[in-house]
Order: sequence, then structure tokens, then C-alpha cells
Amino acid sequence: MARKTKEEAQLTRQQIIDAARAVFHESGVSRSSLDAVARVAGVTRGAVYWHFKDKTELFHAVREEVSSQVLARSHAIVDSPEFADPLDAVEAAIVDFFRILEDCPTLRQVLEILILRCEYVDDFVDVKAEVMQPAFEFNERVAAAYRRAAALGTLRPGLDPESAARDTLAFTTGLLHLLLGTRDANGIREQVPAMVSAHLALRRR
Amino acid sequence: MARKTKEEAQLTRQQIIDAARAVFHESGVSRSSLDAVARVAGVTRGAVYWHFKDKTELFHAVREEVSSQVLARSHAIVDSPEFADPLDAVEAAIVDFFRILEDCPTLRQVLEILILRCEYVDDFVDVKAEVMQPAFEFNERVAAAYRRAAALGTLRPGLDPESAARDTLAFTTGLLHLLLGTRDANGIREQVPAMVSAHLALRRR
DNA sequence: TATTATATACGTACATGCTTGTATGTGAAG
DNA sequence: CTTCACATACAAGCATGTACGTATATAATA
Repeated sequence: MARKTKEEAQLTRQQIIDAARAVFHESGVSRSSLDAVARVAGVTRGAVYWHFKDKTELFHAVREEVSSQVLARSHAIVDSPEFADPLDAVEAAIVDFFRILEDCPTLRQVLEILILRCEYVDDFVDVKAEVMQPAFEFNERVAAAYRRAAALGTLRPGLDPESAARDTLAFTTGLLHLLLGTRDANGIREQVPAMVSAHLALRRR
Repeated sequence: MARKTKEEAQLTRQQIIDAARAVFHESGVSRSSLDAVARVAGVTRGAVYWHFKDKTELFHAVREEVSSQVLARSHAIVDSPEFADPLDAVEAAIVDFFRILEDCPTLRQVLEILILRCEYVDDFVDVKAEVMQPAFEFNERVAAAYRRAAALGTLRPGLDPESAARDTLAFTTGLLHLLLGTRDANGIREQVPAMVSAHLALRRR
């Protein structure tokens, strides 16, 4: 084999990332060998070590490929001025998230890797904080939306926007884990839009 | 070394389980070697292999040591006839769970192992279902409590008991994951009783 | 523009350490 | 005397990291 052009090199880099996602999802992060990743990608470990320092760096590449887009998409919906009621924006953002979770296998694979196929120890303890940061950032937007709703009078009287946002964060987090935890999620999967709608309905005036 | 009496053997077995819990929590399940577990327990791998077939069986021993007690305790509170309002029983059970999560380091360690230090692949995929089963069983009790509350008229009119139970399950699940995910849980830890109370308050008439 | 030099994008080979499973030894309890 | 409750020893397989080879894209130079 010989040297590739820059575009070809970027392509093999992407192939390695795709292979890593598949292998991590299949075997778990710590049980995945870089040789298995290389074989799936159609290269050798030499290529993997050329593009990535070690498995941790490759793991980060797999994660960052999806985390930023998802967060940006959710933020755009929550902050969208198209919704007269901020509560509608929150509901739309949450429903949208769970919908693309169903439609985008890449996102689903990465989230399944992060949540139940990765051990957060040693150098991965701070990774867990990075993984959860998007959730907390989204929660900030939800709190802001709830404050706007309170000002508009569409939030149920007596509800503290910050407390309500924490509650919504717990609800969303739990729903995600329940959906990823089991195959059919005990019938929860088809109930998602209704559950989100009911959750928001309890917060409306 | 020589043969021990039966009580001594049970003691070393328990020491191995305790050591496994510590080592799994420190290094993650797959990165933990049975030799490390044996050294912490003060024995050799021979003792570990005598008491347990392999690492998977040891893992199950660590898990089952706590899962049954916790579930029984929660069920006892939810089904307790001491509460006039079933919603009070649900609130008490949830608050109690998160309180013993704070007070009992063993339970906390095991839950942290199960949730963020274990990779659910291969022979562990069905383990995940076992891990989540207590949550679904508890949810059944909560649904029954909500039905009783509906009959008593203390449940908010218009709420479907089954839907409300699913919502509570998502809330509880999410709260658990948020608490275990980060060190200070972004200030959520001290808010837990208030969050649970607020969650139930939205479901009261 | 043609030639040369160099860094690039890998593949190959090797040494090392770690972990597992099993096989066997062994001394005291029953 | 037998079985238990371990300890010890051994073999084998992986996975990792690095060192090295290599041929070509690309830049530098003439």
C-alpha cells in the first residue's frame, strides 16, 4: 500500500470512526480491540494509530460526531420564536429529540454506547461529565422557556420555573434511559409523544 | 494454607463479594481482573474460582446482595396501610429510596456499578433486563396506588393512573441517573425531597 | 516544467504484559 | 479416609504500543 491523497485519508478516518461505532456498539468499548475496529474499517491497526492516539481518542471522535448536532437542533427548537407559547416549544423540542432517536440509527447507536456500553472509570470519569453537559445545557434553555411562560401567564400558577425545569430534566433523562434500556421498553416506546404531552399539560395553566 | 471450617468459608466468600464490589466500582467490571479482586479479599484466584464459576457469576452475587432488599423495602412502603392517601405512600417510598441511596454506601456502590461501570453486551444484555425489572415491578405498585387514589378521589381529576405511573417511573429513573452521573449532580442532590414532593403535588387533587 | 526531497498514510513485525482457565498440590475438617 | 477449601503452577491467547518499512502525494527547488 501506498500513500493516499488527503481526501482519501479523511475518508479512511471516517471509515474508522464508523467502524468504531459499530464495534463499540457490538462489543462494548473496553472489550473492543483496535484490531477489530481496523478490520471492520478495512484497514490495519497502523491506520488507526495514525489517525488516533489510542482508543480513548477514537471514542471521543465517535461521540463528538453526534453530540453537537443534536444539542444545536434541540436548542434551535426551544429558542424558536415560531411558538407563541414557550411550553409548546419545549414540548416540540423533546418530542423532536425522541423522534430522531427513533429515526437516526447513528444517534441511537452512539447513545446506547454512551449509556450502557461504556464504563466510566479512570480517564472516563470526566467523560461522563461531558456526556451529561448537553443535558444540563438543554435544561438551562428549558428553564428560560419556563420563565418566559411564567411571564406570559401560560405556566401553571405556583410553579417555580427552575424547579419545573429540573423536573422536566429528570423526566426526559428517565425516559431516555427507559427507552434505551430494553428492547421494547415495556410498551413505553409508542407512548412517548403522549407522555411528553401529558408532562407538559401538567405545567400549563 | 489449609481447609477452613464452613463458617470461615462463608466468610471468605463474603469477603470476595465485598472485594469485588470495591474493585468493580474502582476499575469497572470488564477492566477488573479476578486477581485484583482476590488480592483485595486477601486470598488468591483459587479461592475466587472455588466460590464462583467466573466473573459473571461473581457480578451477579454482588448485584443480588442488594437488589432484593431494596425492592422489598420500597414495596413495603408503597403498600403500607399506614398512609391514608396512597399518594403519600408513593412519595414516602420514593423519598425513602433516595435517602438510603445517600446513607448506604454499599447500595450506592452497586448502583453506580450497574449504571455507569458495566457494559451490557453479549452475556450481559439479559442482565440489563434483570437490572431494570425492579423498576418496572415498583412501577406496577405505583400504578396500583394511583388507582386507589383515583378511587378515593385524591388523584387529580383527568389523570389516567397508568399514564401517571409511567410518568413517575420516568421521573424516578431520571433522578437516579442524574444523581449517580455527576459528583454534586449540579445541585440536584439537596433538591431531591422537594422535587419528589413537587412531582406528587402535581398529581394531587 | 522536471527533478528532487520530504512528509504523509498507512502496513508489518515485534516485544511485552495482562488475564483467563485449568490442572495439580495440600493440609485440615468432617 | 475422604472431601473440602483453598494455594500454586502452567499454558495459552489477546491486546497494546512502538518501531520500522514503504510507496506515494505534495512541496521545494532548479
